[in-house]
Amino acid sequence: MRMAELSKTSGIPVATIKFYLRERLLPAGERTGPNQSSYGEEHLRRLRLIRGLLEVGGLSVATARGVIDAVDSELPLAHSFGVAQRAVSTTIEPGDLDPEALAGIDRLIEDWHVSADNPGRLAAARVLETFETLGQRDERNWFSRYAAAALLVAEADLDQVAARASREAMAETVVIGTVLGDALFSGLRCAAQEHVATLRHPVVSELDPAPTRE
Amino acid sequence: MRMAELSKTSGIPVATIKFYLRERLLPAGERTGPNQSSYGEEHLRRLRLIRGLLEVGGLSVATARGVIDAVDSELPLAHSFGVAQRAVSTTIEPGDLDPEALAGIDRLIEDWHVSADNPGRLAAARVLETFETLGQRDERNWFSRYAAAALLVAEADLDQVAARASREAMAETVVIGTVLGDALFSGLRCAAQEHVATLRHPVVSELDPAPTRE
DNA sequence: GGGATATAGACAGTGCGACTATCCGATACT
DNA sequence: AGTATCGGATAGTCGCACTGTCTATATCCC
Repeated sequence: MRMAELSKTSGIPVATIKFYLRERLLPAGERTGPNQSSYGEEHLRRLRLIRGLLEVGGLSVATARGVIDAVDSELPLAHSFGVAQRAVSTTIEPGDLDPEALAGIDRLIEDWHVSADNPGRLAAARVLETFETLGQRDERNWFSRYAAAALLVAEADLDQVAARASREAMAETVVIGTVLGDALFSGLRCAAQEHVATLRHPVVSELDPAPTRE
Repeated sequence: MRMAELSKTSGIPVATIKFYLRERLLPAGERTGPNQSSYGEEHLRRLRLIRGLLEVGGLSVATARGVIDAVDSELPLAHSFGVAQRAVSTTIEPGDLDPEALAGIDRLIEDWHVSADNPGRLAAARVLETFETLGQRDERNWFSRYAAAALLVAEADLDQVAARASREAMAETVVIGTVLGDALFSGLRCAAQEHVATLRHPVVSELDPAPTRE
């Protein structure tokens, strides 16, 4: 497959594909001459992965490169998990974090096995800190109910990964699952909010009629 | 309070505060002269909210303005919910979405009361579409387990909102909860993944020792 | 075999979003 | 009186994700 065809079948402009090549998101094609290359099915797959990470997962190009490298590497699965987790959470220095908030999160997950530098633990502490700064209080175990739901989701994630055959397939699922899982949960939570709100306050749908499905 | 003090106590540079004033994220201070104003506690609160939305929630300035307007408005709570939900999910045209994927999500949440233009429903369909494009399969009900967890979280969210006294307080909690809730869940999910992975493969922590808490 | 089209690679340019810096004339403290 | 600070307008910076242009070959199709 030549560049023009790769561009047409993927729907991505040639200039953008060249940019991805430059940024090492996409491996170079097989050389067929001094200034000619041919691309295969794996480049198409890779392009789809790149677009998924960038558009649906909202990753930056630099982060996506790290994630893709983790899929390609021979390192143990735990490494891919770490990279993927760092990709979806903003890096936080434990230094500029209220120790009180960190302790609050640790109390919440005290019977979990989580290392001190887990990016999610720090991100959660950051949220707790912000939440309290904004004068909000934890009503009816809001935080611990989130933790319980997160546990369910994590079990599902590990099951999903375990179902894959090879280490490479697992690493790919780790990355895709971690990055897309965030977006999936966010969407489903939003739908569930409307559902629960409608159940609790049925009158709302009459005052503010919304188009229904089908 | 004058500008310099507002800047110092909030830790935000004067130029940035002026920028937020220009962008109508922050209301103007009380005029004390033709070119002098004084700011109060509510400006400090508002600045904290702005930083929370931008830094922790990852919103853009334009989106944050919409969210803040929703808090300030007199419109019913459902409106605030809608704005907050649209703020955390990327806008998707139902047109450029695989109808198959949309049908898949609808099957997943068929007993939920969700309107057709719910942004989360569309976002979830987008994820399903991408997921399948990347050659992944739904193993052991990955999707429906996410939906179940989302329902738990949504119930917690509505309880959290219901605990507030006034409509204004509720609207504020809706916005803060929706925006920060996404970040919170993302972090807790990440921590839970490490916990579950450690439980299932205890050997990993010996091969790749990680610092433990405390 | 020769002209139109395509290609790899280098490099400059674009558009946008979130600030950041500079100025100005008008107060406000001391 | 003199220095510092203010609100407001305008312009500039920086990073990021592309996008366009250029050159020297290479391939396709008469």
